[in-house]
Amino acid sequence: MKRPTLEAVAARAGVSRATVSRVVNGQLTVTPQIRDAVMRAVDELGYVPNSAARSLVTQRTDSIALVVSEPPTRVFSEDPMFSTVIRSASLELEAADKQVVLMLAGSPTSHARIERYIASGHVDGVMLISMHGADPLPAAIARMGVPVVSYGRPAVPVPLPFVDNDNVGGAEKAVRHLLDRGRRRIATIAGPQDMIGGQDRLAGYRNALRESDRRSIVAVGDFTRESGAIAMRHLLEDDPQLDAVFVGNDLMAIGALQTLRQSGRRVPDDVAVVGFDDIEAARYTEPPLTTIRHPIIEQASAMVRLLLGMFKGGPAAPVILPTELVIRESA
Amino acid sequence: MKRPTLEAVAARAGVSRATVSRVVNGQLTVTPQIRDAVMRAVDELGYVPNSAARSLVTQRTDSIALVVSEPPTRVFSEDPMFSTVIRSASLELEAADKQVVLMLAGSPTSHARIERYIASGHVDGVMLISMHGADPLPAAIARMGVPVVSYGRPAVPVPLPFVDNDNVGGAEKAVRHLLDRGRRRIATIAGPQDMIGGQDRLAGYRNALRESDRRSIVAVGDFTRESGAIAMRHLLEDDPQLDAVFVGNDLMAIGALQTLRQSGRRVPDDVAVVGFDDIEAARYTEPPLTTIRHPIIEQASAMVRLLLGMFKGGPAAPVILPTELVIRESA
DNA sequence: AACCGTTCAGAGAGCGCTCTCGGCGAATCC
DNA sequence: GGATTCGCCGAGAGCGCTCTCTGAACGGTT
Repeated sequence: MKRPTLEAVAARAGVSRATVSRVVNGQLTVTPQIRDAVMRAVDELGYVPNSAARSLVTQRTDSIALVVSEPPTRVFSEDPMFSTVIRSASLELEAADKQVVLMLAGSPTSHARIERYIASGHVDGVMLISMHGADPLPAAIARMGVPVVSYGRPAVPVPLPFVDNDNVGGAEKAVRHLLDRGRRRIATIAGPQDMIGGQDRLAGYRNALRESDRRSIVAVGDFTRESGAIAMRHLLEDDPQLDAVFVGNDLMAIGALQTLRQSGRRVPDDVAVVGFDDIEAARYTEPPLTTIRHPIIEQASAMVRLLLGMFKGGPAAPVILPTELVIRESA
Repeated sequence: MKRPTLEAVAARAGVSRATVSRVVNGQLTVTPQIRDAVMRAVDELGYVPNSAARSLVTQRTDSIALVVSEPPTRVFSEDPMFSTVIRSASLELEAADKQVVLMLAGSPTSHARIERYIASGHVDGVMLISMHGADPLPAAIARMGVPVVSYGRPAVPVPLPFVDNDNVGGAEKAVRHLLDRGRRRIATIAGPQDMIGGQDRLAGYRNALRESDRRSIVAVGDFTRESGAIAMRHLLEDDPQLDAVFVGNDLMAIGALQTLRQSGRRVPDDVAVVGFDDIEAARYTEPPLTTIRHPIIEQASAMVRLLLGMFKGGPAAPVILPTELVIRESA
């Protein structure tokens, strides 16, 4: 009851191994008559090519590693973005007949494991999802001569093609919206400064404020709901008069709304709130959250296309996708 | 600049291929002195075994497929459970030095793709996550002689080892809690009846009510927040006097809370609400949601252990994990 | 001194496939 | 009609590894 091999199919169809191989791989240099005979033998035996043997000679595996580096805070897995990215990248790769190998780079030991895995030729290319700043993985993998792309701009300046959304521009858009609405004291709850998203969105906030001569009021969270609630409390202590806050992501914005409610502030009447990400929950907050939407799905598929393009020797230029202001009731 | 092979390492260390293989695979029948020489050569050349060549002869790949069948409604990817299961299964497998290959069985074409992939020997075993009822995949894969386990009891009675939580018992627990609190008209919003979780939780609701001679009031949703809101509206129309509702999952419960608020009902004073799953958002609803917690992480790691056990010829008996009532303010 | 058991390294086959190369028959050309 | 080209199939090498089998070397026994 072993799995049939090429040899077995060849014997049954009365041809050589090479011919069967040609048919299975869709080459056109085979007489239709023989082709049919081979196909019939394949069906009858239920033949499926052995992938190890195939990739031993072709040096290809048709699978791609999706390496997810978790940030120090363990919230990433609760972040809906996580599954959205994985899902849309999978769909896109599936369409290109590539398989996805998911690797979690959480524990300290996993780095070596992942490097070994990639070095051993399991995959043809790597997609990195690493929000983390000082992550040594990108550089390490890039060094091995395997094509790599990154989801999100790498924090350390490593020569790595990436696809990112316009974090700076999005934050500017958010703050300008608050200015347009006549807000005067605009604070921000920034994300962790060892993540690129945290840095860039804070930079965007500063840019927009600088143009308008307002002073900046900054608290820092870690992208979790809870940290948003705490940061909001600090902001209110620092400046009870503030009338707007731009929050580095929606999760923290939800926490901030909670604090504002507890402190008796009305949103948006007393304090306007703008988030970032447009996660699904943003539609269901009280009041619904005005936020910056960035195209997660498009970003994931752009990343896939970038990597697939590199296989064909295409250019490896970074891609930056635009953001969009979604106005709801909180600002 | 090719990757070094066993041959190259053997040449450098001045030994045979076989000896290098022995050292690399940690056999103890090698003189320490030679062993050291080989290890040095391995380091100097940066040798990493070629996985295709290795698994061609060993017939093992040390990777496991995690096949996620999406239900017809596209919400699964937004369900936080999704990432939690993937994450904890990955961690557990990683500890056993196995790799995770993620496969999404969404599109209609993907079935054949997945079957081919598994048939071609890419993986040593398969973990199925399929909430979907009439899914033909479990049976198909089981037929190929590859060890398979299922996350959640398969809806069709297929002889497949699985790990599930006690959906029936959990639902009973929820309803009994409502009865204990003196509620008289207890409705339910059931999940889709082509998913096993939807069926079993409804069965539990019925069991508990039957014991107490209350009549059942049933609406059906599809596990999305929106469907919960709509179902709640129907329930209120059917029986404006109802004073409690057991909802098949937290996402729908959140929708139900929304409807209740809009209709002027106070929770829990007028209507008590109990959910199921204890997702993170359940702690942040208004009021915080009483719900049934089931150990997702434990369930995932139990599934991994079950599969790994099967490799060693262990038993393949189903595992059912207990649930727990988490009392917050909504009931 | 001859024999034997033991330990450990090397030789070589073979896992299942792809791909180049050569050969053979048929078609084409002068 | 003979030389040349072309299309199509088979033979066989080889991808990088594991693993069995063989054989050399060594120490201990009679």
